[in-house]
Amino acid sequence: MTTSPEPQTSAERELCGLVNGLAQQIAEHVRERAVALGLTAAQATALREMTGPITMRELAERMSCEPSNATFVVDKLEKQGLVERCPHPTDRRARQLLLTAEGTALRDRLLGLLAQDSPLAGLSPQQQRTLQGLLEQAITRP
Amino acid sequence: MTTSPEPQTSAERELCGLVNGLAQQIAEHVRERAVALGLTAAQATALREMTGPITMRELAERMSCEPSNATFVVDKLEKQGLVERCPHPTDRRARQLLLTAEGTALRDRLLGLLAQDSPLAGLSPQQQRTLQGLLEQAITRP
DNA sequence: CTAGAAACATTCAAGCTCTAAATATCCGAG
DNA sequence: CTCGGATATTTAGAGCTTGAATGTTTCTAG
Repeated sequence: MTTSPEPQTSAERELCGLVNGLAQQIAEHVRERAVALGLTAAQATALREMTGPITMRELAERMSCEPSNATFVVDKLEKQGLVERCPHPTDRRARQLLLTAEGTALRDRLLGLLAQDSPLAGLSPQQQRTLQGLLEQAITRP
Repeated sequence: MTTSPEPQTSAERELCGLVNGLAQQIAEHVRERAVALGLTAAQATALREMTGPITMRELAERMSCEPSNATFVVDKLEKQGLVERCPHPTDRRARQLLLTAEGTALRDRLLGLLAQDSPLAGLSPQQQRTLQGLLEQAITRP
């Protein structure tokens, strides 16, 4: 028998709703700044995660999506001349993604925008640490 | 000048990632139980929120989506004979959604499944309360 | 060395979600 | 009462995401 005698408290359901709400708020924060740069939210997320040479699979993992979706998004970025798909130096199956000069410049502008008005600004640094601990514990459940 | 002298700490970015990760875990929890009943995740969410007679707009709000999306999802539920779109008793613009007998039965089964193995089971009731407070504060930012 | 399993990337079909616009109805000011 | 703004729903179009199937390359057991 676990700690909870009753099957599902409505409090837990409400909590799920709050997590979803905050996640949507974070997504909205990205979207607003993306459109200001002529990007979609997905494109901006990809750009944000491209800290250096990276493969499609790595990008998909950082974006928390399927590789096929990364293909779709990188297609768009490539058409805009922001990213280049180069052959991987050691693995001929893989591609190495590189930012163009424009891509690097746009990414810098994006990071600047994303840094403004964080969706978590309502929490103190101490509260943010507490939240981080709770989320990590919830995600790695037995 | 706000409380945060530096623009965007990487800790804040990581925290956003954790919120997203938990939200995805919650969504996955719903999806697994939905497919076990022959539903999609969106259909299951709609069914879950139909606690009684409800309008399209109310349903959309509870699902945290646009009304046009609720139309799409309810179309599917209606075709499966789970929901009926009835005229609203007092507002002829609106529809009143009602569960059929099958819809009610399936909803009961769904709630039973959703109650098992909550994605938040890794947190104690005390921690859940703490998390709830933090999330509420983060969502209602000035 | 070689055959089979595994990994990387892409394509395609299907489903979800959003925006913008159209339609129907309600409600309040005059 | 009537006009005009607001609200409820739907439709059409587009973008995003996923899962299955495919081609290529790498790895590994024998």
